Order: sequence, then C-alpha cells, then structure tokens
Amino acid sequence: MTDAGRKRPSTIHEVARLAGVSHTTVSRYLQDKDNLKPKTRLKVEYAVKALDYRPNLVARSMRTRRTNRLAIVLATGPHFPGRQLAAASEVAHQAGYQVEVVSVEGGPRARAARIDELARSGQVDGILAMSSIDLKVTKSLGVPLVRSESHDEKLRVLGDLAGAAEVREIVEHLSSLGHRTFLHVAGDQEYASARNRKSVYLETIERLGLHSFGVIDGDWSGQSGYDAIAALPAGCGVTAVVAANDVVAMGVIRGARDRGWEVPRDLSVFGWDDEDMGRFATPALSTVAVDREAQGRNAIARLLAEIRGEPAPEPSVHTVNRVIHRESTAPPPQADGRSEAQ
Amino acid sequence: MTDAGRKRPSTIHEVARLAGVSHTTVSRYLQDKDNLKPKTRLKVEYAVKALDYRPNLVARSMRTRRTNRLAIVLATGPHFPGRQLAAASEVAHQAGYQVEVVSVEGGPRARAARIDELARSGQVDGILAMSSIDLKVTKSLGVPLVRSESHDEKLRVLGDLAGAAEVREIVEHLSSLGHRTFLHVAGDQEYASARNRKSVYLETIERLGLHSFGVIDGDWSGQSGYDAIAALPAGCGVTAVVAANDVVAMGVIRGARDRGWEVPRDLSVFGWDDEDMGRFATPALSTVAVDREAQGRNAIARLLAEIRGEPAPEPSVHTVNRVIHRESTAPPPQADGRSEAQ
DNA sequence: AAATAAAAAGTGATCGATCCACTTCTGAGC
DNA sequence: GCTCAGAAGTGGATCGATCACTTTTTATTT
Repeated sequence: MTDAGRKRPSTIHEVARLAGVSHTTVSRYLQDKDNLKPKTRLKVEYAVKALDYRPNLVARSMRTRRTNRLAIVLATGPHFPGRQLAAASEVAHQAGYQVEVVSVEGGPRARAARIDELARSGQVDGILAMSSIDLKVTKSLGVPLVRSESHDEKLRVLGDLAGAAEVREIVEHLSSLGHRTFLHVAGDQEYASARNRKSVYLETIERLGLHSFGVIDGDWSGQSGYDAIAALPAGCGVTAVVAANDVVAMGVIRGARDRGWEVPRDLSVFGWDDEDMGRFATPALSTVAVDREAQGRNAIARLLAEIRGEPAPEPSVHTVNRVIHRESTAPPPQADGRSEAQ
Repeated sequence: MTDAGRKRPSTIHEVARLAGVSHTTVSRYLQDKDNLKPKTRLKVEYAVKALDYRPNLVARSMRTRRTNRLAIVLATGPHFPGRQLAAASEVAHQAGYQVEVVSVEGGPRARAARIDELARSGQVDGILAMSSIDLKVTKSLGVPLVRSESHDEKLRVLGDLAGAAEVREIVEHLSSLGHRTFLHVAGDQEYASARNRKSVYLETIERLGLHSFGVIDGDWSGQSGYDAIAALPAGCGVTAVVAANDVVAMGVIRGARDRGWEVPRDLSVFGWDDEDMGRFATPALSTVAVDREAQGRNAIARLLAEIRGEPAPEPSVHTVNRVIHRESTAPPPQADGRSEAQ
C-alpha cells in the first residue's frame, strides 16, 4: 500500500545523471544556486524536481562535520519550560538549525553527564542547558554550551536569573504599604531562579530594615505554600508573603483561609509567573509577568553567536518582567504607616 | 584553553590499531560484547577506554540507514504538552532513541507539510504527531507516523481523545444532583480533545433528556470562560457549567462572582486537568485528573511498535482519568430532585 | 591424531554527500 | 585568430561506521 512512499529516495548521482551533469555540479547547485550558468541551473532544477530529490542530511553531516542541530537539555520535573522551549526552537529553526530536546531524569550531575555524551556523539553543534548542571563535568566539551541561567560578561543576569529587580520592587512595595514582617516561601533550591529570588529577598529585607519571619524552602508546589502557612505559629506577626510562584501563592492563600485569615485583609500574598488561572482567582493574584519567550529567544541567540564564533551577543530582545498588582495585596491589618495604597 | 576538548575525537580505526585488532572486531565489540573471545574483548575494552572513544553516530546512521531518532511534532500555542513530552522522551531514550521536538507554527496543513519534510529528510525513524494534522498530505511517508489523538484497531480512543467516559460521568453526576440546564465552554475546536468532549457532552445531555443552554466555543483561556458567563442572559436557568479545562473553569467562576453568583451555591462548575492551582483555589475546583505521562508513554510505545514492525501494540499502561469532586459543584439553588450530594 | 564443524577475526566494499586538485570551456582584449 | 585569465565542470578521495564474505583459529568428534 505504501510502496510508493517506501521506495529508496534518489541520490545526488541520479539527479546528476538525469540532468546530464556531474554530481559535483549538483552539489554546487545545492549550496549556492547563483554560482551556476543559468542553463545548467535550469537543467539541475528540473532534475531535482522530477526526482523529488532531497539531500540526505546524514551523509552531508558526515562529510561537513556539522549537523545543524542543537540540543536543549531540561530537567524532568514539575517545571517544564514549554514557552521558552517553543520560542527557542522557533529561533533556531529560522537560523537553519533543528532542535533536539533532551529531558534528563536526576540531578545536575546526571544532566552534566548527558551533556558530555551529547557533545561527544557528534550529533549536535551546540547545547543549551535550561536547568542547572554540574560545572565540573563540563569543562572541555568540544561544542559550545550555553547555560540559560548564567550571567553575561557584564554580569547582567540572564534568562532564569533575571528577576532580582522584581523581587526588590515587590518587597519595597509591600513595605510602602506598611508591612513589616515577611515570609518567603521559596522554590526548589536546586533551581538557580529560586536561589536567586531567595537571596535578593533576604538582601532587600535587610537593606530596608524589615523583619523576615523566615524562609521556607519549598518545591514550587501549592502544597508547600499551604504547609508553610499551616505551620506558622499564631501571633507570629507575618502580614506579607512572597511566594515562589503563582501555584505556591495559591496554596498560601488557601492555607490562610483555612486558618481563618482573609487575603488580603489579614495577609498580603505575591506570586510569580502571571499564570492565567491566578488572574481569575479570588482574590486575583498579584504577581510578576515573565516574558518566557524572550528568555528562550535570548538563550538560543547566545548559543548561535557562540557557534558562529561571534564574541558578544547583545540580547536583541531585552527580557522584560513586569510586576502586576491585583487583589491579593493590600495594607496590613493595623497599618500604622500612611497607607499609600497603589 | 579548551584545546584538549577540541581535538578530533578518535575513530574506530585508532581503537583497532591500539588494541591490535581489526576495525571490524571493534565494531563487533560495540554491538555485541559477548560475541568475542574474552581476551580480545579485554584488549578492545582497554583501547576504548584509553582513547575515550565514542562511536560517531552520524557515520553509524549513514551506514545503517537508521538514525535512532524520533520526531515529535507539536503545535505552538497555549497548550504545551510538557508532561506527555517528558514521559514520551523518557521512554524513547530507554529504547535507545533520541527525540527531536518540532513545534510548528500554523495549522494542521503546516504541520502535515513539516511532517512530510521530516520523513523525507532521512533524519528520523518515526514521527509522533501530538497535535491534529491534515491527513491528506501524509499518505505515504516512508516512515511510521503515529497520531496521539487517533484510535487503535479496536476503536478504543487513545491519547488526547480518551476522556469520553469522564464527560459522561460529570454530566450524569451533575444531573443526579438535580441540575437540569447546562452550559459547556469548549476548548479550541482545532483540538481533537476539545471536539471530542463537546460531542460527548451534547450526546449525554440528549441521552439523559437534559437541557443544554448552549456550547460556547472557547480557546482554552480563562478569558473565554469569563466572557461566556458575562454573556449569559439573566434568568437563563443555567446552574451547571462544564468547562474545557481548569483555567476556563476559573474564568467561569470569576465571571459568575462578578455577576453576583456564588459558586457552588448558584452555579456548579467542573474543570479538567487537575491543575495544582485549582486544588487550592476557593472554591476548590471539581475536575478530572489526567494521566499525562501515561498518554505520552502510550503514544511512544505505539510508535516504537510500528517501527519494529510489531502489529498490535497493547497499551502497557492504561490511561486512567479520574473524576475528582471538590467544592465547585453542589446541588442547584432549588433542587427539586432528591439531593444525593456526594 | 585427523577430519570436520563452528566460532572468531580480518578484508574490502559501501552508504551519499562534500571537497580537493585538476581539466576544459568561455569570452574579452589585442 | 590567438592568448590567457577566470569560471564551470570533472573524477576521485574522504568522512567513520557497518556488512557481506573470506580466512583463520578453536573446539568436537571419531
């Protein structure tokens, strides 16, 4: 039934024979159509079309030692960076690269090992790591490696790490509303983004002379937010919670309600990610809108630049995170400061 | 600095020379280590280790005409099937395949065209389509193609289509609570799963002699749920909403609240997907837990079976969807039937 | 111990493209 | 009409594996 489809694809030699030229001429045609005499070009063009010829990319790769393929390494887990991935893969395709997505079970060492294997297999021209990896294992790979959570030369944080400014803005805003005692329910500390937000949180609390009741190391889950609130001693004085993301924030809000605390009347809660659900929740979540597509695009752009040997890949699209104030934040119960409600 | 890493990787011939055997013997060692004399095997083993040899997979592919690579084709859009993808890629790796993820902009025809191109490029041994594609274009590809939303030989629905039973269960349950007038806010009708749920919804309404106030064709977004409720005429009598997914359900609930209707007092709402956020929302969302990993695993298992030429790929792990009753559903305002609250 | 079968190892061709070192056109200038 | 530079075209080598065959070694039987 599918015999027609299964017939062996035609080769460059068959095209050459039909066109009455040598295989080298066909090869030239494939790489640069303008470098041929118009008459010759037409003959080849016709033969290619007649035989429905497609170059065998494996054979090409073997000879050129380039595969035109990139690998993106992810961790398996609750956080699948789908939007970044889609954007990254889009940009890569436009640049003539195919994208292989490798999601690896296990920790940073397992991922580093897989990266090593990928690099040596000769199957990819470059690797983008979208999750933390063990540095030691990845010294000299032979192919460019970009880590989406690393810094650029000017120590500007990129990709996953971006967001320090937003944490500052959140804490400062809550402080201006009159909040004095904070709680941070952090994300899985294996993630650079979680570590970064945690440290910026602590730093800002310190700088503003506020009080942090503590940092709960969570795992990005709603349950971790719920449990954090459930474990809070009565009268601890916490009036504002900075959650690792919207899901955690939702758990926090539910935990509060189940203890009889209303949000935002008794407790203000900030999320992160601007998920669609949080916008329609009650109370609607105050959060940070993250341009995930830009993250993905920038990361791939950096990788492509490194592959081409270009030195400084200035992020063409600047990642813009935006703090969004909705209903889950308000002045604390007995705000003594002048309530500068937004 | 990275000179050590950039040196040309060693070949099978170098290993052979160091081991004092022929390259064929090394090749044999690579495919089946047990087929060698122990003494020879040790020599080769040593040489492989000493040179840190890794076979060049491109060269291997060229000779064997197998790439050990599968492509998974996705649509770009709000629905990124991350969990299915991760599970699928995991299973594929265990079977010795690498996975290339191709997300394609545009509609079913664009995806079909890309699939055609992939198949002919000789770069993949099989293709899994995780989104709807235009059938006509994909007649004879030359490589196996599995569509995750299609049926198996026994016409049991698989993958995305699974879920008919759950829609029935939801409507029957709501009916047993006393609801008579329903609304369905459907997902993007380009998705097979959305079409399937819609038709099962209508069929069940019909079969039970209930009344459907209508079906709103949405786009999986919270806004579409919100708008559906906002557009509802007063006194339409709708007391139960079956939403396309949890996000839509959240929009519905918010829309109801903004009209002064309380959920579940005035309106019952069912979601789909069992997202973490819905569990902690207030009211907690009644929903359907979907085993996305199983979907991904099953789809890849079918593809692998087809590649191997095995005929009947019995789904080793059966997809189990589970209807979960939480706080967003209750008897209607003036339930005249016997309220059989769960 | 010789005959024979079976297992192990070696030889050279092959996959389908690109690239290198040449040879053969083409056409402008005198 | 001739020369000659440069463009266009050619044949064969090459990339690094596997595979079909052939040859050598080892094991088994009589």
